[in-house]
Amino acid sequence: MADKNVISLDKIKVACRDCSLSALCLPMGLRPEDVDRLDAIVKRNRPLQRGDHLFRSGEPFRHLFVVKTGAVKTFTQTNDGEEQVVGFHLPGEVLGLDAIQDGHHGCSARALETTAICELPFDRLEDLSANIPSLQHQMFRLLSKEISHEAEMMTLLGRSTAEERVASFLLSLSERFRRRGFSATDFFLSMSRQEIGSYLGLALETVSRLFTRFQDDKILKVERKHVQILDLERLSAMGTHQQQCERHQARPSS
Amino acid sequence: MADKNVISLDKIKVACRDCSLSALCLPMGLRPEDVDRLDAIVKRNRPLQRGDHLFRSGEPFRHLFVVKTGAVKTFTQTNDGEEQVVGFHLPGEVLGLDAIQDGHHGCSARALETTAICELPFDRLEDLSANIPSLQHQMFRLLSKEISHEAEMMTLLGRSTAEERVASFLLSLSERFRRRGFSATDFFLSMSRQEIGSYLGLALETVSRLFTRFQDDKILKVERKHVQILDLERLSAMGTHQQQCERHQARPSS
DNA sequence: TCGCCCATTTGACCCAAGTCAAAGTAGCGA
DNA sequence: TCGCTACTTTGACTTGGGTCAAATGGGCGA
Repeated sequence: MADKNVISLDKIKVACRDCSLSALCLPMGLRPEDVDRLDAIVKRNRPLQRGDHLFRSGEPFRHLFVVKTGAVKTFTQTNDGEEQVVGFHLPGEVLGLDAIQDGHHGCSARALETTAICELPFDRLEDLSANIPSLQHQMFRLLSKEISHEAEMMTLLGRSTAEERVASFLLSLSERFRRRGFSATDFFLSMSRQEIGSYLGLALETVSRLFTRFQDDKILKVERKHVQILDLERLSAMGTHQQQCERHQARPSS
Repeated sequence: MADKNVISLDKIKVACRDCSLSALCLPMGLRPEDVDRLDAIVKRNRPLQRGDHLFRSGEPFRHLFVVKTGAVKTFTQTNDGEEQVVGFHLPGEVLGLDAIQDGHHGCSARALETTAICELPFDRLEDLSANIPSLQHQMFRLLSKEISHEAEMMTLLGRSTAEERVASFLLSLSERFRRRGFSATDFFLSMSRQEIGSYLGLALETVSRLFTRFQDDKILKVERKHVQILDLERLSAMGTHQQQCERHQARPSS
């Protein structure tokens, strides 16, 4: 246990140049010497425990945060006081981008499990960005990517059935795990049914029922937090919106 | 008619420093000499007519676009081939931000009415941005603002009733018109019920029914595209999610 | 190790909003 | 000016998924 902790802390303090995430993270596409200049402004604190806040809605914005290991959820309050989950963040993903706008965090962030974070003072990142064109470009791309995501979410939340939402959610996780070197078909959900439901605009019972149904249909094996995707192809077909139910077999042109 | 065109063209060719939108637009917060440097890269073409495409999904990304007069919708295709509206854009609002990510437009944009556009070559904007810290900052803020919007849309689409969605939509338009010097309570909708429904994740019939209901309740006066807000306060109360229906009057603590 | 608490599952019921259908109406082009 | 087309409104009916309720089961702290 203590042993494990030491290894873990070692891993946390690793510099950007030696970090396995660098291909997914801010340093992506930077020259090694520029990575080191970026690394020089990164702060690495002790890991967060499950439930710890990384920041709270309304707090002044000073840093961007990057998940190094673990997972974080971001959320706001709905007008009736309920929690609305707006994102789940895996290693290499950047948090706080929405706060640049007016200097205050517009949502809160909490660790879903033990989580290591890299912290970047935004004012110094801006300076660096003005001096390293490829970093500025990377920042723009990063922000733009987040904006692209909005259109996807609007289609998902506005037009899709519960089935499609849950399928898309699992596919998104699967793909993100894969890109991080984890299994795409066997993983643990660090968030509750409630949180998944909130994120997808569904009741937690609906999420639960769909997990059960996907399991009955031999698409998934679900055991509490542990998910195995048994039939990635059929799951993809559902995520990609299988409007025509009769279109299982290709039909002669008619 | 020809007369009007001349005036209109005059207005279109106005430089940033003389443009009434500069307080809402990219030049916001820039020093006058920097506004002129920005102005130097802006292209201003002839106006779009209703239905004209500004860009199409999949096209290579070269420019950001700013609405100068008129209105534009952005949209994608859902998997079943339907149009999904992802935004309505009024004067001073920037389009194309989602395309920075991978160099291709992820959505299409079409004029909802006669529309004048300012066009900014993105590569030159990046160069300028690296040399004008306040412009870089403004760009980050702009992108960040768009990201903040995502959380709002997720709450609206995931958790709100049809009534709340339509109320919020009208309030958003009202506020944006007000900030542009137009009436906040008397305006024309340049988009159809269909397009509003698509944007809000509702059937067009539902939008129509709610307009009728709001009119019956003396909150609105709607005549086709012409909307007058008669009771902004009650509309705001609906947009802000009036969970407790009984809570009209303050009740004794019970 | 035991017992409590909370997450999850499952069932029964209901309603907001979708779908389908049809009538009304404005605007535009010939 | 007429008539076509596209948009909008309104009504009737259906249904996906929400809500409420209760049972089940893990995990964790004492």
